[in-house]
Amino acid sequence: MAHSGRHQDSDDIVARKLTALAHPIRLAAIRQLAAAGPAGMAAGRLGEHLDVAPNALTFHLQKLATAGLVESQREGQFVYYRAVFDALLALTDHLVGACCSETEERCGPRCPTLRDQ
Amino acid sequence: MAHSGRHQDSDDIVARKLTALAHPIRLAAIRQLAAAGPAGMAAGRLGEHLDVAPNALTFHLQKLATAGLVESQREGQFVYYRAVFDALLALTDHLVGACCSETEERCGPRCPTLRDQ
DNA sequence: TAGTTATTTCAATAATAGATGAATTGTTGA
DNA sequence: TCAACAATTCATCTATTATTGAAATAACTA
Repeated sequence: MAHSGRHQDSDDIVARKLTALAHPIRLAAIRQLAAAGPAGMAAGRLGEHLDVAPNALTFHLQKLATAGLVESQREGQFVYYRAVFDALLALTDHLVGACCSETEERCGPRCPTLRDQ
Repeated sequence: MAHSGRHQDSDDIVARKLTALAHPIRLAAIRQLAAAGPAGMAAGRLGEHLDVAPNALTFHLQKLATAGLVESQREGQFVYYRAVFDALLALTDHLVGACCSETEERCGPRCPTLRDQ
């Protein structure tokens, strides 16, 4: 009995991604990067928009990068960061999945189960 | 310049909710409660499913409750917890909103902007 | 009321995350 | 090569979060 209702592996990974998002600065950063689209945005410019010191920004962007939510690429003097949309969408789908049981749909058009099958 | 791209207030609140979710046990708990539906589930039974000690479970459930993601109600000897679906959905909508800029829709049917307007 | 189950509280400790300032590395252009 | 800019690394300190075991509160049942 009590064969743990935990998706041990998947919950750990998802928790890590949520931890990465769960900070006001990082939330603002990902929003800004999302708005910037696939081209991304240089770290410095991002820092200006968010009013965050360069070293602090690096700290937070690394958390997002480790979680796979952003990618970076050096271009000359600048380092461009961009949002990884697939990862973001997968994450939201996972959360929405928690709203629906096997028998009940509660999240309407958001629902990945409805969409995929 | 640099009029901070941060939604100071809203990002703080969302970050708090994400922090509440960002733990393997709490993630498993909310999923289980979501599956249990509006009726909710007694703390003890939840603890068995998740294989978590009672005091630890209380600790984590309180975090979720403080964030408004679960509610509880004593019924005799038992305390029933249930997911607050509205809060969960609002949270996912907020995250999905980060996927879309003012000009680009990237999240398809998930998108709250598409849905609401 | 005594015993049992359910849940929470408390206290101590360990682990992690965040903020800050100084120093460092990489790149460009004079 | 030197000065300026972009970004990262490092070291330190503080604060928060998580884990644990023991004790306390609440409700039910015999």
